[in-house]
Amino acid sequence: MPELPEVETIARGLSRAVVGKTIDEAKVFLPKVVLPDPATFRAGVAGEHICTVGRRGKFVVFTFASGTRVAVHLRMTGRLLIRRADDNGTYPYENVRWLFSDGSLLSFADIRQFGRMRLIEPGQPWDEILGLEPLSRRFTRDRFSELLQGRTTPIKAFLLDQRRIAGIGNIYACEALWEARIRPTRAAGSLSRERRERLHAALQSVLRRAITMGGTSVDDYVNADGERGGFQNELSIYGQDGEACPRCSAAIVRTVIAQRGTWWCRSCQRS
DNA sequence: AGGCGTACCTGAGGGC
DNA sequence: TGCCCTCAGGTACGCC
Repeated sequence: MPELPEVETIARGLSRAVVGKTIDEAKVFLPKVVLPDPATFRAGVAGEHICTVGRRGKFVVFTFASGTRVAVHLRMTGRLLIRRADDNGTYPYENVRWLFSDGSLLSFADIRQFGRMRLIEPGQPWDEILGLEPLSRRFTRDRFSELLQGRTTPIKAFLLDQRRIAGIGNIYACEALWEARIRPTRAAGSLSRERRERLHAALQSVLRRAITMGGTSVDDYVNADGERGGFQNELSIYGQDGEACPRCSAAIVRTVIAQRGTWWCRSCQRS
């Protein structure tokens, strides 16, 4: 499931590989995955020159010379894969393909068909509903504390809400709460100042460490070169039910919070 | 307004 | 062995 570190890794790989290339043509094999519609999408990217590839929340964002952008959300199983000019085989679950003028390709593949590629006209706002970038300078301890203020939702659900903070998903929410020793069911606004500060630091720490390792591959995730990440070997709590807590050795449990599997330690994430 | 439940999908895995 | 059922999950959307 690509979250911030995985999307950042993909965007960096794409930046190295496709910036400076020109898109000759887009082929759309599954019409519903391109927005606003296939004809507009194909016309909007044809002939475009790629200037930058970046990330906003869990979106990969391509910016073209004209100012037009394409924002890609991979949801759970989406992949953006760089393919060499001599790679002319069919790719499983390939929904969209960009053909570059140098003969190389970019494939958007997605088993579950949830991922989307959205064409954005120059100047058109698209990310207003997304919250703060947790690794940005604006995400201060005080700003985080303000966001939590008065919220009754469980802290785990709060962390997953992209309108507040953008980019955190199930894996890093579980890991950060464990690192900060906070019970995931705790009402967000009821956290003490000390715990808010611990959680703020834990979020930044776990996201940075995961980026360094190229993201977490527990399931389908691979980067733009088709390689798995390394942070799955560093996970303390996510997916570890029945294992011993690395901090206190109590058994890790799995419960459901906000309709999501949640792994935590009842012993050292007590409040 | 905020919080909650459900639809969207397919593959994996458990039960019989 | 093989079929059927359930579950997994990020987000949009509808409802209360």
